[in-house]
This record gives sequence, structure tokens and C-alpha cells, in this order.
Amino acid sequence: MSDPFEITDTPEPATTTARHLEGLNESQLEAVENIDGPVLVLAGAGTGKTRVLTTRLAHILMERKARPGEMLAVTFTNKAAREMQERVAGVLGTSVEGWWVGTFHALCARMLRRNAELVGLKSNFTIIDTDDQLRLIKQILLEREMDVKRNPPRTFLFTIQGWKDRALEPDEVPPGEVMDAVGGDAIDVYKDYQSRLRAVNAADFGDLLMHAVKVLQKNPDILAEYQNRFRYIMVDEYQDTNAAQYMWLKLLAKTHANICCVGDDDQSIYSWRGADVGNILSFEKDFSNARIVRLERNYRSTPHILGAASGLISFNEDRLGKTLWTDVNDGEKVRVHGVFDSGVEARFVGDEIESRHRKKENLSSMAILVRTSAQTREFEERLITLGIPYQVIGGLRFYERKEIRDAVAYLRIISQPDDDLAFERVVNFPKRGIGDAAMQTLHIHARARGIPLTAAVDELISSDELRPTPRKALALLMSDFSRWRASSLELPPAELCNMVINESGIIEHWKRDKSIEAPGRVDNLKEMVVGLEQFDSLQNFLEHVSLVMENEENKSTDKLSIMTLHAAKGLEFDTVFLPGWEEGLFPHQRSLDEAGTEGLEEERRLAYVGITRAKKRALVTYASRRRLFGQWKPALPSRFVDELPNEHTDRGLEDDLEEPGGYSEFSSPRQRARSGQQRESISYHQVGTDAGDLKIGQRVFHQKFGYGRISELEGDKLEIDFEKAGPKKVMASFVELAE
DNA sequence: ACTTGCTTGGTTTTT
DNA sequence: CCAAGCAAGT
Repeated sequence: MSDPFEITDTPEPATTTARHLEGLNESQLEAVENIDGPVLVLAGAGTGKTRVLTTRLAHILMERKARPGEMLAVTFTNKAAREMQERVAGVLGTSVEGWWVGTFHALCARMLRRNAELVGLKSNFTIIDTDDQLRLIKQILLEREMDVKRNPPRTFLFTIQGWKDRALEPDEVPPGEVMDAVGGDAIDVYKDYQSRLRAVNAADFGDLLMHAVKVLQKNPDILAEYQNRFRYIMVDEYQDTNAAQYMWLKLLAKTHANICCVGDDDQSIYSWRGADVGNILSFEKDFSNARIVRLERNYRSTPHILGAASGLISFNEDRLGKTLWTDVNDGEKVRVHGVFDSGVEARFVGDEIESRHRKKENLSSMAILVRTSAQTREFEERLITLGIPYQVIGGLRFYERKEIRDAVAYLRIISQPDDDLAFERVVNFPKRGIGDAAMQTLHIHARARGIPLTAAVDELISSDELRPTPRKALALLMSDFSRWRASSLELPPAELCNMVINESGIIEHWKRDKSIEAPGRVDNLKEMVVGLEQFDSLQNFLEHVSLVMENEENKSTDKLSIMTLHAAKGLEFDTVFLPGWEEGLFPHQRSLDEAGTEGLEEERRLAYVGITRAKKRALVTYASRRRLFGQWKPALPSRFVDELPNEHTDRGLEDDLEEPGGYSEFSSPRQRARSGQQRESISYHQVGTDAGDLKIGQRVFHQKFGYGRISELEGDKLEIDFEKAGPKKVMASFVELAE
């Protein structure tokens, strides 16, 4: 990573004057050209927000108002950051390496590494994730002999996170809040938590922001340096910023006040995570005579989609108000369709997708957007049966997988021996006979001496406080670590990692494991080694893993996407399916219970985000009963269904929702006409299977997974290689013979 | 030290 | 209904 204070030369201006401004509409131009003074851009969905931001950045450079190192462009997600980097690089034809373009967290981390000692950390501090956070808090609760049952670590984490989102250190928490939080215990846990983090030289995500703010607040010289440096500041997805991020921005923008924030209050859907839409309103107060620019011309959707979305969102009281328009004509109305239950819904949507696909519409241009991730399952099962390739976006990310986290933990200790959390994770993985008893001894010693666990091991290894088995195992492990640490200075990170996963026994462990997912885990580890090749230092890789790493989906094959509405923000599809529009599910009951009208309005914004993802068509469905925790519950259509304006919706004929039993998918003539394929599967599952007929190689049919052959047979448990769904373990009673 | 059966509770999720 | 996390068994 190049030195952040190194200022790259300004690229030459484009030969044609203002070529980068071509094709911008009037409001976009206003947002791009007014670079001096505070600007708030209210950018509706699909109005070219990213284009404005990147063009503005390019414009500042071309006008020679600032050099690259004097600009700060902040986004919320890595995806947005990457997009901005790529597009700026594209417009200017230069690399943006080393520029201050990135996520809040990445940029704060970058600042913090330069001044870590000011907040009690070393510059090579580890960035920990939620998993580590929870384990740390749990340890603290146990140490304090608190009831982990009554008040789970999550509760404390949530409270602490809330304070960090507002950049409140333990001694800054307002007295009024101290007692409220878990009976006054939270503040003590917070104190312990912060000192434990410092002891293991680690920061959590909230710390990156909070510490960065504190460094600026408490060190006028550093603050002045940054304030002078950043002549122009740009912020994306401004509606999602939390208090700490806003403080950081305000501090940095103080001197030049050339700050441009782009956001859409109607798309604020992360308040439950500390985001504060109020920051949009505060902007005008904190930056006097701020220019407000509205981007309302939509380039994405048809008038009916915009009309439906606008009508819906107009039910929100608390908004700044924008009216999206387009000069595109016609298009399809938003379809609204009621079905009997979630199973029928899945079939209905599945059939729709299949028929669109048959008409040559790419699967990748369609998406199913659900409110809760639990809803994805029924659709997955249906798509597997239909043989439609799909991907669920936002499941486990690569680095969240167990095997990857284990390997990364090894690398963390190599890079930073004080990292107790990583040490605990790997000390007995793979199994080497170090159990609770040994760890207890280590903890006691480490705490008494105020040293990290690895240091405690060093001290105890020659004493007789440890039993022989763990003592030998620890000695071996420690010698491994010092050997790897020595290698880390010479070998490239990829080779080091390869060495570690082999010599530690991780690879062997998974090779020996007979479970279905084990081979995949070995593959993932190998993939990780390959991925490591692009890093020149272990440090850089670890930073990447904690801050930037995302799942790279193979885009090569044409796949349908299933994801939550939250995950869909910022994306667009020709066809969008919006299932589960029922009271209680969407709007979600919990939002209503916990946040009342505000909760409802946020849910409505979520619905707005959902509809505005569609370029050409949207299909809303609701079911009259849905399974909740295993039980069928009756459901009413969501109020959002009623709020969609009639002139933009096509409500079709409602199916006979009252019909009992599982056959209602054939209840309407429309459906009956197109159902050909399912009639078969209905007759199939009426047939019982005689266990005597089951043998290896037998071809069978399964309701969820389709056809496959039995590869293993154990009592009434079968392992079946499904043609579409791959190998799965299923009960014999769920399959029918097929031939 | 590791494996088995039971209780419990179960939005949204990025960094 | 189903997965995860914990207490008691070998």
C-alpha cells in the first residue's frame, strides 16, 4: 500500500473540454459543477447518483481544483467503493491506487494505523468481526460471573455497538443511559471489553470509527493536518451514515466546507444498525447555506413502476419529498397476485420465471426479493425442482466460513502474537489434546501477569503447571508458530499460507472428515491460497480479509438471484418478484412492535426499494397462509398492497384463497392452463415407498430435490446423488421409486 | 477430551 | 419446523 500522504500527480485534462460532462441532465450538472461549498444531493432511485459522484470527482481534478490526494470520497459498502474507483479510473484513465476513495471503515483504519498509539493500540492491530466480539463479551460475562442465560452476550454487544455508533467511549456515555442498559451492567462490560480489546491489540468495526473520531478530537495538530489536506469531500449513501461517521465528516470538512453528500431519504433502511436519516436534515443546519440539488429524473424504470413506488412511499409522513419522473412511455403495470399459501407462491413465481426464461429472458435479469432470509428456502426448493439455476446473494461470505476463519486465525497469530482471540480459536484445532483444563491454567496465568496467552504459554511451558499431554502439544504448537513466523519474513504470503494449512493439520483434518461438505472445505482452503497470491504482505491480506473481502460469485453462468430486500439496494433487474407481502411479515411485526410508526415507515421504504429495483416489470404476491416456525398461520395482505395506486397495478383475478388442502394451485383456470408439469409431481408423492426396494444405484424421486440415485444406504437414511441438487442425505420415507 | 441428546428461540446485515 | 448451543454421558 502506498503512503497515503504521497500525492499522485493530477492527470492531464481531457483533450475535448468537458467531455466528461456530456450527457448529464440539468440537475446532474448542477450537482457536478458546484464544487465549492456544501452541497446536498437528494438522489432518487435510478437517477444516476453514482455517475454524478464520479463525474464530480473527475471534474474537480480536471479543473485543477485539487490533486488526487486532497480529495476524500467515502462510501458505505465495498461494492460502491469499488465501483467508484473503477469508474473514476475509467474516466481519467489513471490508477486510483492510494487515493482516499473507500469505505468509512477502510479509510478510518488507514488513518488509525498511522496514529494507533494515541488510542492505545499498536499500528498492526487486528480488526475483529462479530464472532470474535461475541466470544470476547462472553468471556467477560463469565469472568464477572454474570448470568449468560438471562442476558446473552448479544444484548451487551448491541448496546455497546449503539454507543460506539455515536462515538461514545465508556466514560462518555450519558448517565441517564447507564442504568437503562441491562441494569447498569452494560457500562462495566463495555469498560472491560475496551480494555480487553487493547490488551489483545484489536479493534472492532465500531472502534475504527470511534477511535478515528477521538484521534481527531483530541489531537488538534492531526486534525488540522487532515482538515487542510482534504479540500473536497464526497459522501455516497449519505442516508445510511451513523452519528460517528457524521462527526468524522464534520471534523474533516471544517476548514474548506467543500462537502457533497449524496443520498436518498426514501431509501434509508438501516436505522436498526445505527444509521440516522436525521443526518440529512442536520446537514442544512451544520453547513450553512448548503445548496440542495434534487435528482428526480429516473433512467431505470417504466412509468408504472415509478408510479407504483411513488404512490406507496407517499404514505410516509417523514420525508423530504421527491417526485421521480421519466420520459419513457408505456410499460407493464405492477402485477399483484394473491395465492393460497407460500408453497403455491413458490410454484407460481417459479412457473413465471420458467416461462420468461423460455421466452429467452436471461435469468440474470430477474430476481426474487424477500423480506427475510428464511423465505428463500421454499423458492430454492422449487427452483431446484424446475432445474433453474439460481444463486442466493448474501449468504455466508467466503471469509466467514469456518475453515477459512481457522486458517486466517493461524495467520493472525503469526502476524500478531498478542491476538488471544485467534489463539483460542486454533489452539485445539485440529484436535491436539488441549482442553478446558489446560486453557483454564493459561488464562489464569495470563490474567495474573497481564500478558497475552502466547506469552503465558512461553512462561508455563517449562513449569509443571500443565499436564504432560497439553504441555507437549503446546510446545509443539509454539515451535510451529515461531517457525512460521520466521518463514513469514521470507516467503510470499500465499506460500506461507500453504505451508501453514498443511503443517498445522487443517487440510488433513478435512481430508479425513467424511461429511458431505468436507471436500468443499478443502477446495475453499486451496482457493484461499490462490487468492493470497495477489498480496505482497501478510498484513495487507489480513486487512483485506477483515474489511474488504466479499464473495465472488461466478458470473459466467446465467443465474437467477434470490436475496433480501436489504441486499438488493443499489441493484437493478428487468423483472423483480416481490413475494410475501403480508401483514406481520412485510411490514415485519417486529419492526412495528419495536419502532412503531418509524418502524412502519422504514418497512415502507424497504418496499419502495424493492419496487424501484425493477426496470421493466414487478410482480407482488401474498399468501393467505404461511408457515411460521413450523405452524401454518393465516395471513392478511400487507397494507402496502392496498397502498399501491390502482392506476399502476394490475391486480388480476384473485385465486380462490379459501380452498383447503394442497391442490389450490390448480384452482384458477389461468393456472390450470399452464400447470402441465406439476400434475405429475402431485401424483408422485401419493405413492409410498417400500423400504425393501431401496438399494444402491436405485433411481428415486424426491419432492424437493428431484431425481437422483442412491449412493449410500444406512437403515432408513439414504445418501442420494441428485441430478440437479447434488449429493444430499434424506430419509427413505421422502423418496419415491423412479425408473 | 470428545460425543450425544435436549432446550431454546427464531428480522433485516455491512463494515 | 430446524439449527444452534449447552449440559450431561463415555
